[in-house]
Amino acid sequence: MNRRKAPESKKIILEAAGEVFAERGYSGTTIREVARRAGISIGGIYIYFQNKEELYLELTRDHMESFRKHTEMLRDKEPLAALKSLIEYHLDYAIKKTGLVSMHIKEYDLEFKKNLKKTFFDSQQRLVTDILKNGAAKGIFKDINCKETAEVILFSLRGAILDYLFGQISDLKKYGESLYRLMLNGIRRAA
Amino acid sequence: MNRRKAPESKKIILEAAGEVFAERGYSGTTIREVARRAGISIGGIYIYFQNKEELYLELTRDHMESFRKHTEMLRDKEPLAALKSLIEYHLDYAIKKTGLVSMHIKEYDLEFKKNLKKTFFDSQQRLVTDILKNGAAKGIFKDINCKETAEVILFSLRGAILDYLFGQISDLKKYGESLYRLMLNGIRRAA
Amino acid sequence: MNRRKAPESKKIILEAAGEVFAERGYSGTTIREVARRAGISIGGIYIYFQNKEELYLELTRDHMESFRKHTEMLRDKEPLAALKSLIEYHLDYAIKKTGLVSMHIKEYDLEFKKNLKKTFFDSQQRLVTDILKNGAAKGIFKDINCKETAEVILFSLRGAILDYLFGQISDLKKYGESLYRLMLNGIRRAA
Amino acid sequence: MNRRKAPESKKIILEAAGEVFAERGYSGTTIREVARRAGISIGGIYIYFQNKEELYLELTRDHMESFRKHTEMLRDKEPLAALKSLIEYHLDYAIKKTGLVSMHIKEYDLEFKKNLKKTFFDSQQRLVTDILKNGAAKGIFKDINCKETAEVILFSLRGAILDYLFGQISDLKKYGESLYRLMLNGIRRAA
DNA sequence: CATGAATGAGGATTCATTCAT
DNA sequence: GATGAATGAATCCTCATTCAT
Repeated sequence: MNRRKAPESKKIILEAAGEVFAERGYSGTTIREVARRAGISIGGIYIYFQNKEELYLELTRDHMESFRKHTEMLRDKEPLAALKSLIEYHLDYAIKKTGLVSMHIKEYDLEFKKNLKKTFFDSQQRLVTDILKNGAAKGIFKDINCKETAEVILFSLRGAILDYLFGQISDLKKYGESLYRLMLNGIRRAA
Repeated sequence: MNRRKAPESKKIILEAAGEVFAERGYSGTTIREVARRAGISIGGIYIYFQNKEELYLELTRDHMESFRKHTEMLRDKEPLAALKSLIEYHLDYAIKKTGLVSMHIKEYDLEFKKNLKKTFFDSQQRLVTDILKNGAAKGIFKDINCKETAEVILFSLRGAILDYLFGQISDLKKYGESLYRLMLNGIRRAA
Repeated sequence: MNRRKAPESKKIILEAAGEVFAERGYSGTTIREVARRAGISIGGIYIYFQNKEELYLELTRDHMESFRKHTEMLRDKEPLAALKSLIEYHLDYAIKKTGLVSMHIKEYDLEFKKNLKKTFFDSQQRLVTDILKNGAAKGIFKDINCKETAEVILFSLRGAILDYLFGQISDLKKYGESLYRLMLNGIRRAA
Repeated sequence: MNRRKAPESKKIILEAAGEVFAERGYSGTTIREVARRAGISIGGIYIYFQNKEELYLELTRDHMESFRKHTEMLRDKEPLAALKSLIEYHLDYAIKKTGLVSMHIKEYDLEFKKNLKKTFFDSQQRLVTDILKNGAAKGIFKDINCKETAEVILFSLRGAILDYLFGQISDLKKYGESLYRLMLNGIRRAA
């Protein structure tokens, strides 16, 4: 019986779960493996988490909250810089936490995390919209539909990340720059 | 004992598997269910396919080949039209074959289909690059890095589809148009 | 793979389950043990029965139905003989199928078998009531409340069986006779 | 660390255990729930009771002893009144302590309580026999086999209780009276 | 070719019991 | 005395795969 303080164990389990879910996806993850990697017994997991679903949910909640906090700080920065930082933050995150991001994409349709996901997506959507509105107000951007454009930017970002996971993009950051440039300037030659 | 011609049985199984994999994903799919839906016995599946993996692989191969054939026809069309058609074809496909596409995204990292995937992605990449080069040669597009831009376009497309699956986008085709416009024109106001 | 015809396997499992449930009660019974005793694999059980509950239910259904059929034949016999036979049948059954009867008593409150149980009890109740009514009509019994008396007879029977199971009664059949006599002297009209 | 006097803690645990065992039966009862309801820690239970079995045993011992004490007082009363009171006490107890009685019936064959049970049953058996002998001596009862009749009375009682638990009897006390009447008319000497 | 009964390893979860604090 | 985190064996159930017919 390896004595530990409860909060510590919970953190350790969450970390181990993060690794395993990342590597194997939700249904591919076994509690046994999470336990093994956390250096705890199988039953020990169930002291802290009602079941596998709850474990996954808590992990997801933590990550989204942390991500949200970091990006939220960009809201009041200079629009072009904010946009660039946002793109970079998204891509950096995907690079540093590849497995985790992979997990969220693979398990996108887990019924039980629908709410969590919606809240997160909405907050990101609002943030980009506000950055664009800010830029439009300052005359930096064209007279665009900010909400619509925010969506295009976000799904392009997620597409880049997806392709990174798919192994099609080797240098994600370089492609972040391409994306940023393309967004800003378009490809059509001015008439 | 329901005698059938071998090729016919194989096709029937493949179709059933397509449905089930689409609805349930790879690991959620049971051979029993595929057999049931194909109106064949469990053992019958194993006459035509070594195992579940092989079944999945053959199905995937078929789909990608069919997709490739359809898009390949755009190569020699007028660049702007070709680009628009390509975007539309991708998005239409995601709408019509949501389950299948979802499955490919969710199971993107199944080790055993890595090769297949690479071949497919590369072919799409080459196609868009060629369309862009064609457009650049004809002076329709700016002086862009075609390969890089092709990648951005493709990952934006896949991002849109991902978001559609995520349930964030209700009208995928409308967003296809937003994307097309944004790609063409960018958001920065001309100096 | 020990080939067998399906109906045979089902019967074998049912018999094994009868033994194990009898010895261990519902929750004390493990599918593993039933499988072991039936000489089949664990998974094999689940080919024939959706789950443990269903297995128990089917077993119970079979027994009650068989019991009901046997006792039902007494309905039209001479009342005194019918009553005696009924008591004997109940007690004989408890002696021959001790474990099974024990199981039904121990697990009397399994929610999922409530309906089955009610149907069975009602049928027995009706049968005894009819025998008594028959006897009353023929002037063999006092002017008793047949329904009420039928109930007392049945719960006395079940009490005897309970005590037999409890190990308090060694010779159940002798006590059946005591019971019969006691009942009779209570209900038989004085000459 | 909530300090308590040992005997007090023991009593509290026993009471909590009584509730839980009554509600859930032996194997349905978890130490965790007993601890929760006693307002003590899981480990705390094990200070006072070696294990679950011991806890159950001690609880049972207490109940039987208390029951025995109450019924023992009837021994020297007037036989008819004593018999009536005994029937009532049994049935009242079943009504008031339904869960506990249910548990004893369901778990009748727990090996480890065999002795306890035998002692209790024997004492009840002796009591009723003595009441009957007393009545026979006083000429109130027919010339019956007291021991045998005592057994019939007790198992009829337990049968009534069983059926009450089975949900077949709604008004247990009314059936107690039916039983009493039936018994009486069987054993009472004609005036 | 075709069948589907049979296999058994493996998954999530529970819970009596222990023991470091 | 008292705590409750930790243990791990045991439970029910699933499902890809095999193979006798």
